[in-house]
Order: sequence, then C-alpha cells, then structure tokens
Amino acid sequence: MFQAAKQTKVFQNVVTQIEEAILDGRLKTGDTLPSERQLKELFSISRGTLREALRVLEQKGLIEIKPGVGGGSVVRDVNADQISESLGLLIRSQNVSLNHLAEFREDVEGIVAARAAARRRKKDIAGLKALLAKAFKCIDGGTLQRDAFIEIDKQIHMKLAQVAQNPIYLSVLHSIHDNIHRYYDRFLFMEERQMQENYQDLCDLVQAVENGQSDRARRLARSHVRRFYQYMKKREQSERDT
Amino acid sequence: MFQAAKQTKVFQNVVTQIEEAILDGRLKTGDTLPSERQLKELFSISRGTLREALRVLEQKGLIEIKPGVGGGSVVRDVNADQISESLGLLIRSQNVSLNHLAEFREDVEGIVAARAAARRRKKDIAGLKALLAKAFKCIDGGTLQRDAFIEIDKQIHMKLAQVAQNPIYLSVLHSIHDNIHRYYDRFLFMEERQMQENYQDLCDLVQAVENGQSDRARRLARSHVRRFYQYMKKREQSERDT
DNA sequence: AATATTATAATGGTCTAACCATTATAATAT
DNA sequence: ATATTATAATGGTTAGACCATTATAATATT
Repeated sequence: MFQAAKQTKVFQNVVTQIEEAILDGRLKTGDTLPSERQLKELFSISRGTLREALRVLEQKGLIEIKPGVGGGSVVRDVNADQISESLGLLIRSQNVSLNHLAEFREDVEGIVAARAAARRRKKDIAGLKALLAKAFKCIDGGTLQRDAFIEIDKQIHMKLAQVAQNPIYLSVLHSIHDNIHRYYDRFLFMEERQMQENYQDLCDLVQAVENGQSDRARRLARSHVRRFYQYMKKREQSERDT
Repeated sequence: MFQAAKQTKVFQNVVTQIEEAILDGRLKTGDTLPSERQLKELFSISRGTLREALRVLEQKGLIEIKPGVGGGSVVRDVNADQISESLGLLIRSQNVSLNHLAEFREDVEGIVAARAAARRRKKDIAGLKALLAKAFKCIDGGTLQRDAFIEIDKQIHMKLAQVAQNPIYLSVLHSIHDNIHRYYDRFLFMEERQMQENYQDLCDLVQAVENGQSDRARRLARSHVRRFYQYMKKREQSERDT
C-alpha cells in the first residue's frame, strides 16, 4: 500500500531532482549539465555532496562524467547496460545459476521467435537472411571462425527481438547475452559438425518466421537454445572429470 | 573482442576491491565494513573519495549504509531490486508504451504459470489457496477493498514465480509490477463484477497449477492478465472521450 | 529494584577551501 | 601551413572541521 518513506539526505534529493528532469524530458540525451561549481551553487550544497549525487546518477546509467575542458556531466541514452550489470552481480553472487539463466533464455527466445513470426515484414526477412549468409561463411573450421559464428548467432537472436517490435525484449535479451558470454568462454566447445547443426537450426527458424508460423518458430528457437546449452553442460562435465 | 580499458580513478579502484571481496565471499551478507574513518586509512585515500566509492556500491545494491552508533556499511544480500530499478528507468526513459509492457507481462506470466504447474509442491498450493481466501474477502466493494484486491492479485503472481523456482522470473515479475503500478493509478478501474471475474480467473489458475496442467495454466494466466489490461484500455479510452 | 531519563561517544552526513590531473582551445613558434 | 606551447575550465582528490543520528552507558526517578 505505502512506499518506504526516506529521503532526508541532501544528495538523494539532488539525485531525484536531476533524475526526474531527465525522465520528464526536460534534459535530453546529449545535454551537458552545468559544471559542478555551478551546480553546487544552484542547489546550495557543497561540492562533495553534489559529487555523491552525480556518482549515483552515473551508476544508474543516466549520465556520463567526462573530465577536462568541455567535459562535464552529459545525459546518456538509457540502455540495457545497467540491467546487464545487475544481472551479472546476481549471477556472480551465486543467487542465480547457469541453469536458471538457460531456462529463462529458452523461454524468452521462444516467445521472441513467435512474436517475430507474427509481425515479420519483408525487409526483416532480408536482414535475417543476410545474417544467415554471414554465418554460413564461418562454418568451415578455425577458432576465430567459431567466435565469429557465435557473434552472428547472437545478432540473429537480437534481430528477431527487433522484429518482434517490443523494446523490452530487446533489452532483456541483450542482458541475457551479455551475461551468458561469461560461460561461453569457460564451457562452450563447438566443432564443425555442431556449428553445422546450429546453422541448420537457424535456417529453419528464419524460414518459419518468414512463413509466419509462430508455434513452429517458438519450438525451433527453444530447441536451438537448448542445444547450445547442452554443449556447455557436456563441456562442463568433461572438465569436471579431468 | 576487447573490453573498454578505464579505471584510473581512485574511487573506482576502491569500488572494485570491495565488490570483488563481496563476490568472492571474503565479505559475507550481514558483515559490517570498517568505519569510514578506518577505511580511508586502509586505502590511504581521503574520506570524500571513499564516500563516492561507498555510494556507488550502495547504488549497485551491494551494501547498505546506516548512520549512528553501530551503523556503517553493511553487506547486503544481492537481490533483484537493482534489476527492477534499471528496467524501470529503461521503461520510463524509452517511453515504453503500456502495450509493450502488457504484452511482455502476458508472455512472462504465462511462462511462470506453466513452470509453476510443472514444479508445484503441496505446501506451495497451500500458500496459494491462503492468498485466494484473502482475495475473496476483498470482493464486496469499497475502494480500499479494491486496492487490497489488486495487492493480493500481485502477491499471487509473485508466489507463482516463486513456485516456478527460478529467481530470474521473480526479478522480472517484480520489475513489471513495480512499473505497471504507474498505469494502474491512472487507468485501472474495477467494479465488483470485474473483481469477481478476476477472482474466478485466479481460482481456475491455482486449480490448474495444483493439477500440474502446464498448458492450461499458461492459457489461464495469459487471459487473466489480458483481462486486467482490457480494463485499463477501456478506462484510458473513456478518459480520452471526456 | 525497576523504569524512565539523560549524557556520552561513535558513526554517517555535510561543509569549506584548497590543490592536482586532464583536456579543448587559443596563442605562439617553427 | 603546421607544430608546439601556454591557458583556462573541468572533473578528481585531499584535509580538516562541524552537524545529525543513534546505540549504549550512566544517572535520576518512581
């Protein structure tokens, strides 16, 4: 019913004021705030207190602080970075496991694929097929190629989220991929045969999206993600056996 | 391939050191850090710089700072609050529409219900039914009752996420509910008849979960959420006509 | 003896004033 | 015309002081 009532702290009040100004659009992306020495006068506070407020806003991802002449606090475009960071902390603090993340990803990718199939337009399909072509070039061996393949795989998934036309999915998927990368480096092992399997998965998926087959797209996306995850688990297992 | 290379700033170095100590388990939840005057000696920095570091750690959700004797910086259990806040900022700043949020919620609640049905245990069902009983008491009219009903509705959904046994869903659902509240206050209008419909929805949903009927639970959850959303849209429409 | 009240001291919160480090721009030298 | 060097504005850091809050200990009251 009620919210926790706090906010007696001066720096917190400043944070709130600037945050509201940004979210209300009174401050736009790219705008530079007045210098610290001016701001401290405007708010009638000390510079130290002001700087605590600016640090908080920076950590929230709302501003970027640059030193030197022409520097200052610049209003940022809010993106998924902070969500990724928070999710990363949650994972590192062991309150979230790889299983949790993989399960969530499977669900989300399934939904995104289904929504994308329902909303695809011609130019979307063209973009997806261009990415498939790039993926095809990576299949024939080499570690560098493998990394490139994984990167393009990611881009295809992100593109699908874009086709689904819901910015929330774009951000959520971004955060998942940012964090699952940590495990890739440790556990993912992919031979040429597996890359071919994955490539075939993606072709089928894009085809289903092109045809507007939502349910089929969902199923394909889910099994594709699951396969990726199986590789990792196998790798994790064999590493443990060593 | 490469990461951005920064970290020349003193406060950032302190943030990293303390963050690593917490994530490595050298500092555990509930531990109290040394006082600011001690820490500034340990790091050989000024108190102002130290405080900037502590503010950042606080904003990351890693510590909580309490004033007074016996106060200080206490290591927190990392939870979903920061994800919720970041997602909230994203939603507010990118002008994510109610449509986007409602669509996302429908998908997520559907998944959560399905997973909950697959993993429910006896005590979970007991908890859900207790909440249903509380909801039943709110049905017969009055604005206060309506608010209470909405609150319990939320609790039931959160409980389902808990039953689904994946903390990520708990976080995401938390974020959605935190942020959809903004729209509730403006648009949601619920008469007694509608509360009864909603109550019936919830009963059916819990029944499906108890029976382990994943698909049915998914469908019911989705239509339940959709109905909520319809109320809001109707309300928005009539407000526009005025 | 039990309870209420009042000091005490430790902690975070804030302020002032100065100096250091970085960097775009303007002035100067080549 | 180009390279170099000063200039000045900005954030980064330091030092030391005082204020506000609060758990605990000391004291007074019943």
